[in-house]
Amino acid sequence: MGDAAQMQIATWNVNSVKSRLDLLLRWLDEARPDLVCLQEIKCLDEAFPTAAIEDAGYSVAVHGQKTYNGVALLSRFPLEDVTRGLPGDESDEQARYIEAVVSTPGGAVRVGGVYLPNGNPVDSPKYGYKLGFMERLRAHAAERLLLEEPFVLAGDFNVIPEARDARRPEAWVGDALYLPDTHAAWRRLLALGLTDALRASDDEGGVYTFWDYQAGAWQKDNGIRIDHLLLSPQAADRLLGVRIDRHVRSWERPSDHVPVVAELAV
DNA sequence: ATGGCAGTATTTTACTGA
Repeated sequence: MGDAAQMQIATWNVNSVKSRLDLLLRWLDEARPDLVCLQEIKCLDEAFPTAAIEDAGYSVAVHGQKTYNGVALLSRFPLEDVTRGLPGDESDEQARYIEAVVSTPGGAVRVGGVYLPNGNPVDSPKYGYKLGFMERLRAHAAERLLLEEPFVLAGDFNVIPEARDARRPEAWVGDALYLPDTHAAWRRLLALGLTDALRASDDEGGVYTFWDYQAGAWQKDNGIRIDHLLLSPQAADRLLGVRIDRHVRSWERPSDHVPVVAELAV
């Protein structure tokens, strides 16, 4: 840890870890996060750049998939009890969830890294898959909350929670990220007792984590907030603050998402 | 509003993403 009194937990959809390795290493060196949940690594476990990331000081756990999806955990502390895949559907072959317990000097923190389905187009089976995944995530989070331990569910949720989370909310009406059923599933998740870490400390709009590559979205700040960290009560009690590393979006050949970092007292 | 961008696969475009 950079500071003995706190722990930084981050989530970042890197849009291919192989294409983004230089930026990932640059950001790890700059931000010095203690734990990182990566999404859309887009490679099999054996193709993950484990050695380069271990050289940067991190332990690695990967749940990979070729071409699409894929999630990973990077940690400065030992990763224990790693589980891969979201329970509730044995036929689901998409690599979208990885969980582990991180042992820190201040105690254990359980972390779930999630890449929730996009769900578009909404008249296709993809939207049903998204809603089914959200219900499975709710059921799994409910189980984890019974443990009454610090638990952080972090990742790309592909959910714009409210109008203030989009620069142009009117453009998202009817989209899988913003449909009423999506919002209802999001609220059911939070109603378990999870805290949206960013909203615990910032009520303002204009706080985004994703800007499309197209149509000059970054230059126009036409963004949305879809990358989130949800905290169990025991984790929320330790929340010191959240930041979004927006500047990473202006680096050369960036991901369309930027890192979101929560600081917890440990 | 769309898909103008970007990544991957096997490629000479198709698909996926949000």
